[in-house]
Amino acid sequence: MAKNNGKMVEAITSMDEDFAKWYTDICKKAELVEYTSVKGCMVIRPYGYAIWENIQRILDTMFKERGHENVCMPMFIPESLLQKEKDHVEGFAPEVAWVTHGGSEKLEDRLCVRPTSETLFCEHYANIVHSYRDLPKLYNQWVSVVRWEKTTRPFLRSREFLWQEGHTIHETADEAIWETERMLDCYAEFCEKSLCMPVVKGRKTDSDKFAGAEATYAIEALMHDGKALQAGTSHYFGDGFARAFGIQYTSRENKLEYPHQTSWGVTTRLIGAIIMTHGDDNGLVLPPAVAPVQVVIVPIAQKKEGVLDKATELYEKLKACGLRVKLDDSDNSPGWKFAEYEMRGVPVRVEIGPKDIENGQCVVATRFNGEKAVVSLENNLETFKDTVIDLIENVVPEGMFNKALENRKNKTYQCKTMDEIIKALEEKGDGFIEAMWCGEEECEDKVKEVTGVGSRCIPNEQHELSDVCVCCGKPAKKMVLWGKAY
RNA sequence: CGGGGCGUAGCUCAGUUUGGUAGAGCGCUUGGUUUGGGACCAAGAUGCCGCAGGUUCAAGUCCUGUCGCCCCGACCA
Repeated sequence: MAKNNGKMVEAITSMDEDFAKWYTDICKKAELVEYTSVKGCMVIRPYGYAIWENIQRILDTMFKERGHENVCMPMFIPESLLQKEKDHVEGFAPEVAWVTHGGSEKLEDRLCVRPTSETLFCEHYANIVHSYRDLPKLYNQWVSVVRWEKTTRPFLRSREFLWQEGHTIHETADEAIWETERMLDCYAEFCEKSLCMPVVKGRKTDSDKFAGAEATYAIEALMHDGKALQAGTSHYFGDGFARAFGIQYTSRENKLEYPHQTSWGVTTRLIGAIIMTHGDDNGLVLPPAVAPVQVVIVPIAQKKEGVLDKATELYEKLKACGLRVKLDDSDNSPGWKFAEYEMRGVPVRVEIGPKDIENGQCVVATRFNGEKAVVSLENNLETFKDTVIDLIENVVPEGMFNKALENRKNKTYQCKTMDEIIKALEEKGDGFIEAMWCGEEECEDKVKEVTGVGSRCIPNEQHELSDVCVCCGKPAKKMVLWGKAY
């Protein structure tokens, strides 16, 4: 007996009903993660990890094109080392995990499990940087870090998470600032091209910058529910860390100088961003560039003669082009397979059955918009191959990006007064607010207190909405992007 | 760290009010019939009822404690 009157997926909570539950449903049902007995520590399952591996591969290539080298630092930081930079330790101390014993021996200097590795890189740079000839160093590492969060959610906020952290050190401030901006651009390009996720590049306000940084830049994305998510950060440190850790080099003018540093990172949170940017009530929708399976082939009536042979032919054709293809010849019904791969976000599905074979065609369905098209199998499968490649490389990425951009546009509101902010949020729901700001922390706090939205960043791309601060009415310095954040 | 919810089969949950043989649906295994949107029949397997004490002839159920998870806030990638 059919139990689901036309409803394709019975198991997922709908987005409108409960977005948070929809999110965790997808994480579990698409087999991205599983919880463990340690709060905030997730098993990233093969399908979820494969997404991360694709993110890693693409980003790592981009880093290497820009001259970065990978290294690996220890996971432990002695307390004495962590203490060296005042702002840094104050920022991170509340959320570090401590190792206090080695076996049964109590440690003299307890060790923190790295929440981030600035201190380790600084200690190392102090050892290896002596001359301007040693600069720059463009280092990166792919590791996990630990932050003892109170509230945890898969991918968005876990106690241990995977990330990359780039740490660079340069002769001049200009060079370091250039590096900071270049890496922010690198992240934005990756998010927009590979993840099909539009982002706003901007600078964090002073109250929101990284502990120990002179300036923090970020890319901000808007999720489907109208909440903002910081998708990546890039920090300029000036010579503050160098001074705290005693890193000095002899310059071209034979003078002792402090070098200038940067750090930048993205995390497995990006997987959360993908889910909440593109997902729908049928499940995950994956950008082709990072989808573990880009095309799934579903044979219909597969026991009938010739069906599996033809399906295998299609599989081999696509495989030979370097696509990540899966042929599902399991005993599950076609309907089950359709729903399953939609849940898992596979960008393109190919259906092939006896009727198709008779007509020399197949059906190609596109996940993000649900469209189905009949495609010819004539011409030695060339037309078919070209159609699928065009979908994976062009049609789907562009379509997904535009859909996400459209959603962001519909949820971005320009406001001149606090009342307008409150009204916009009430009438249209959560989203980005663009509003002018005088630069005072007092006003920033008040906007958050009164309207509920905090400053996300000061966008690089500015437009003048008004010449006075949305809060105090004094002359405005910058347009700020505000929002409720994850 | 505040507020709320929940711990019983792999999953979703019933059973707790009023103590008395451990349950359902889904999933899983085997065999068969099916296959264009989560198929059907038959036969199976699966439980420290979160954990520790206590009350009782008897505890999934009552009492005390404890641990964990989820959601909403404050903080963070």
